[in-house]
Amino acid sequence: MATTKRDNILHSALTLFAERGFDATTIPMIANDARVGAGTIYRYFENKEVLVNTLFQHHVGVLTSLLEEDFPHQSGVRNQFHHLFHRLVRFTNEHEHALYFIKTHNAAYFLDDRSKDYFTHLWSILRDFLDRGKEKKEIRDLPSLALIAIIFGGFLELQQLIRAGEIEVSEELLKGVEESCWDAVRHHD
Amino acid sequence: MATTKRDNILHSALTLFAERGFDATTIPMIANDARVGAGTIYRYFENKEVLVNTLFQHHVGVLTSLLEEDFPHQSGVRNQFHHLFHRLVRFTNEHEHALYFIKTHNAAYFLDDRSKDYFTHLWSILRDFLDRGKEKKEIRDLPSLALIAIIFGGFLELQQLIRAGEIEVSEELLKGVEESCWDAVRHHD
DNA sequence: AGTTTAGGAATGAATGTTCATTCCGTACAT
DNA sequence: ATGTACGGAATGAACATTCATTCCTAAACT
Repeated sequence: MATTKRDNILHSALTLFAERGFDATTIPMIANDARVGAGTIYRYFENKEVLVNTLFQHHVGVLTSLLEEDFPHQSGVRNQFHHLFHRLVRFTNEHEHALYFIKTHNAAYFLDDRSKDYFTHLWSILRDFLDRGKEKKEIRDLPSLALIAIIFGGFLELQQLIRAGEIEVSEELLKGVEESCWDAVRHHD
Repeated sequence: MATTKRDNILHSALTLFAERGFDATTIPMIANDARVGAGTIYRYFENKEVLVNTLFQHHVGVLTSLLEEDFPHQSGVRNQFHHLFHRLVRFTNEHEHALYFIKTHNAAYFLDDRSKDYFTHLWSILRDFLDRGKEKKEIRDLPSLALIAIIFGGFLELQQLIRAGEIEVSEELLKGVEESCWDAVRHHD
């Protein structure tokens, strides 16, 4: 039960930060959404910045593990791409607002060193994958960060549309977006 | 001279909103950056929301004109894509922070109806282009909004990297990003 | 030409509001 | 009863906005 309140706070904070952004989200808003007194938040988190950093590190950590776990090191580049893409989909299904929260807050002024390290590590997974692919001439010769942006751009916008109810999720759609991202990133002759 | 102060305020606001976001930017910050008194801002703009909406509408308007002007209606899809991409590059060269500001604030809670209309119109230019391309089977059959996101994702991240000094601008790089975005969006057999 | 003066522009200290954070009374558990 | 967890009112800081005052400019006057 003790842990339930903490989880409620984290869950509400994630949703609100993703929807309105850190600065536009007030502690009373979070407390209200979590059905908890404002003071209770301070029993679990030293202050608002600690709360947002905790949230950030937690979700970056979860996503990182998910991407690294069972990574097919011995497979081909396309297969590895599929693994990463699929795990991204899974992560989003399990934590509706987390990816959007991470992407929109990764360069924020209030992130501490630990959060930045976590994020750098997450990004390095993708960057290393792309760099290895470039060596093998299977990935386009462009800055890896730009390629990552294309992948995330497409993926996140898809999420937004699904969440807004503007389009239906389907295997076919996911397959299409995966192909689009892959074509953006892969080496063409 | 009278108009200079207004321009200074708009310019400073654009930079700060792009770098820190609307909510994390205070009026005194803008006043300080623009080298005017805080009160002066209220001589030109009724309040902070009017300021941000003015800024938003102005830049969306400029970008819209730029994309529509000389649009090669009679050309092929690839050529039209080139036109749009090139105008995006030009817009960014002329207004360093504007595109990033637009993209990061387009769904914000403080935008008024007029701002939303402006933005909808801008997006519709891109959407219509993609929809026509899909009919001709030259553009991938995916939700247009997702395709737009991929294009903007790649383009904006490129901007960020250039601004951060992490990569050099070059004709070659731009060409590469254009190709990547095009491959993401075009129909493959 | 030099001086005066009216009126708009600009300022930044003052005001009221909103927020993060603290504090204390209450309720529940042991 | 004593201790622990809570809630929400209380507090102080920071903010957006206002306003009394100063500063400029340029036209009118000598």
